[in-house]
Order: sequence, then C-alpha cells, then structure tokens
Amino acid sequence: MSVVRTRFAPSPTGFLHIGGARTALFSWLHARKHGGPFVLRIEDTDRERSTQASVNAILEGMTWLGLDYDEGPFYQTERFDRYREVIQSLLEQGKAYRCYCTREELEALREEQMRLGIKPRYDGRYRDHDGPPREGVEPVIRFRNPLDGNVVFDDQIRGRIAISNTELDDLIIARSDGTPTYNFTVVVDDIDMNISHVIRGDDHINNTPRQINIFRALGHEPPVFGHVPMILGDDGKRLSKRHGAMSVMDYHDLGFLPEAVLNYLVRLGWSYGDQEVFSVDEMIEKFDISDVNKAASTFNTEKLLWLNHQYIMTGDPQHVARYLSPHMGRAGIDPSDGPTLTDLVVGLRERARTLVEMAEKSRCFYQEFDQYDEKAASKNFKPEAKPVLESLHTALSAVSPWSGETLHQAVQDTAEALDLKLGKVAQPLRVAAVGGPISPSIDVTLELLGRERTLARIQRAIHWIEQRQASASDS
RNA sequence: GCUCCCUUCGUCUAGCGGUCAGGACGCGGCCCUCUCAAGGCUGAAACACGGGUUCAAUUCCCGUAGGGAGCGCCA
Repeated sequence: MSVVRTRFAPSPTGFLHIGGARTALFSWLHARKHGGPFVLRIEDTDRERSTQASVNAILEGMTWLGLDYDEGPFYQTERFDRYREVIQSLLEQGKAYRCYCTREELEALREEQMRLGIKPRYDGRYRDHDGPPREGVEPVIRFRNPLDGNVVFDDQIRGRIAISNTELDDLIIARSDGTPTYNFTVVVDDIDMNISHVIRGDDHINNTPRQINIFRALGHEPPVFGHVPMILGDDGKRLSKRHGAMSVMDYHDLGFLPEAVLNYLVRLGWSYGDQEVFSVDEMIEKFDISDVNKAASTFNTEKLLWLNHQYIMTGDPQHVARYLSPHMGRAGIDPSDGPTLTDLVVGLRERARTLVEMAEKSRCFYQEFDQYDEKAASKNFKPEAKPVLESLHTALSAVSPWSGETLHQAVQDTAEALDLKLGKVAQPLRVAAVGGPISPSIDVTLELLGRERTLARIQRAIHWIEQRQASASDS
C-alpha cells in the first residue's frame, strides 16, 4: 500500500521549455492518477547560474499549463544544513572520504585516460588515504562507491538496466567550498521528501546507478525510476534551452491553448490505442507510465496546430474567448468596438488554427480596412456589380432582426430577384464587407459586422466602382 | 575513446509469433459549397540491415549500421 509521490525538480537556469514541460506532465499525471502528491523542488545548488527570474518563469509556465503541485516549491539552497549533516555522517561511517586532488591533477588524469582510450574517471588515489591532510588543498568529499558487483534497477519505461560498479568512480558529493553537488542532493531530497517514483529525462539514466548506491549507503531502498525519452528538434538533435527548444510561454504567445499543448505533449511518447484527443481528465484516467515509448520523438508543429484548431473549434466559446482576449490587445484591436468575443469565436473558429490567427482575421469586424484586395476588387467590382450591390443595400436595409437567418434569406432573395447565382451576389458582397475574398459564410460575416458597418461598406464599394468608371472614361 | 539507451509511413504512433502492418498530422484526389475553412470519402507512404530461434518473425536472441545520452568541484 505504498503511497505514490512524484516530483518535478527543475534547475532554475532558464525558462520552462517544452521538453521539461513534458517531463513535468508525465510526473504530474502519474501522481494524479494514483491520487498521490506532486512535489515541486527547485534544484538551485549551482548558485552561479540559478536565478529567481528563472524560478518565476518556470512557475508561470506550469501555472499556464495547469500543472499544479501539492508541496513546495522546496529550494535546495535552503537545505544546506541538512546536506552537511548527512555528509558528516557518511564521513564518520567511512562511506565518504576527503580527496586532496587538485583540479589540475584531475585534469591531467582525465587527459591521460582519454589518450589511452579508456573511460575517464577518478582513480581513487585518496580512497584509502589515512595520512595527514595535504597542505594547501581544500579537499572535496567523495562518495566511496562499491568496487564490484552490479547495480540493477527496473525502469518503468526501459525495463531492466544493469551497470557494473567497475564503471563507476567515486563521485564528488561536496565541493571544496563545502557545498553539495547534484547527485548527492537529489538522493537526500528524494529520501527526505519520500519520493516513491522518480520520473525524469533519460539523460539521467547514467546517473541513476550512482544515485542508487548513495541511497543504499544512506540506508534506503531507491524509489522506482521511469526515464522518459527526450524530444528532438527538426534536425534530430536533442531539444534543449540552448538548442531550439521553445519556452512553453512562447506557445502562449503564439496563440495556443494550454489544453492543446498538454494534449500534444502527452501524445508525444505516449498513446492510448488510436485516440488522439484527450481532455486532462481522460489523460489522468488513461495514462500509465509504463506505456510511455522508449524512443525519442521529434516535435512536429503542424500536428500541434491541428490539435489547437480542434480545441478552438470544439471548446466552449466563452473559454476560448477568454484566451483570445490578450491576443486582441496585442493585435491592437479594441474588442468593445464590434461583435462580442464569444460571437467572434463562434464565427471564426473553423478557420483559425491559433488565437493569433483569429485575432488577425477579426480585424475587419472592428476596424476599417485601408484598401481592397486588388485581385478580388478587379474581379468582383466590375461595372455590372454596381446594381447588385445597390439591390443588396436596399434589401439589407430592410432586414430585421439582423440575424444569420434573415441575412441569409435576404441575400438569397436578392440573387433570385436578379436572376443570378448566389456566388455572383455573395462574393461581391463579401469583398465589399471585408475588403478581400476570404471570410466566413456571408450570413455569418454580415451578422458579425452589424447593420451599420455592412451598409456603409456597401456604399463604399458602390462609390469605388463609380470612381473607377469615371476615371476610366476620363482617360 | 569508453559505458548506457534507442530504432514501424516524412512526423507522432498501434502492434506485444500467424494482421491486406491499423490510426493521426501533413501531402494528393473526389464530394459538399457563396470565398476560405470545416466535414465526408479516398490515394500515395513504414517494420534500418544481417544472422539465428521457430512450422511461422515487425514481434524473441545476437551482431552491424545509424541516432541519442553520460563520462564536471553543472544540474
């Protein structure tokens, strides 16, 4: 009856990128599925590179995605006393020792080993040192790794992984300034925070055996591990902060809905039969860490766009409208000067894959356009279009109420009265209404535009045709 | 160089010894149609290679090739 507790442990050295977000998602889903807590821990022991701004950026990204945590955030820099205490006890038990090698000596050793074609590692020269401290060298503390035997663990995603202790060297657990290092703090924290399942990127697979040895030295059985594959960029290289990875907040800026990003991310490496679309509740219900794929996958923006479009089309219009709102602002559009955002979403959702696209396509409903699309105007505003537009103006002036049905009827009646196909009437009307050849169906377009704007724009088109005729006869 | 990990359409994936190798994105065609979309139907498109094991391998084992990661007083 072991309780499931998972954690996400980013180091605050930049924004939350898409790969980290997926790791967090998998870890979060595993906790949520089993009803256990999800812990957030900030691994900031590298004081040089850690910043509060990064912490904020990570929190912001998680909040936007809806990945809420139950405990934390815990900061490793606030736990230094605890680490010191554990190191001291390891030292006393002989499970760790002081090493007086200088960086230069280590560097020389590494070079020599590389030259000989063997795996560079510490040779244990101070492992059994029992003489006096070496003068002038602040020692580091190394973990006394077992010399023989294998470390074996059953990864929830990879299956059984075994590595010989002869491959492992005595890693440094405390720097010469006394601060602890990553492989050590992780273990202490996972023990203290009672983590049952460590779900992290597979770039940590190689660290796992050494961490397992530390767990045992500390008298604890290690948690269950699950190493999720990484996400590759279009070039097949691993996505990282310094290599093509985008911040999750970039996707916000690009007009994606968080549920679409989450859905895309969960399907990258995980699947449930042929299902493509998952609500968060469905993910929690159906997700199983052992179903995660082993192979790395490539990020595909086209599919994300498709998913985003699905969510825009099928989501609650009010919900979509809320997320659309900031993008209207960015596009310099005042939403109070035209249709409601909810009506706009319903009208445009089939033809906008992102909220940015939607905002852009909505502009003509709120602002006047400068000029007509050239091709569309020359094709649809020929002299014979003038009487059509005039008839439309008359017919639409009488429409009441101004609704999709009545507008559709009016346009259709006009076409019949003029003995023209609907296209011959609707298309000039469309260009008059929005300035170009593309828009939602004509009734929806006019409804969004409103009576006043519609009639004014028909007049504007009629004038345009008259002027053009006039200048044609002048010359 | 050494160690570990990975390998099904272009991409994401289903498959868990016997399938016409399925779905999705994207791409092509057709239908619908007032434009553009959306939607429907449809087409092209994959088991990296070589050995085994087996009556039978995409599936199990071993190599090879390719890719990724690690080998820090970074995390």
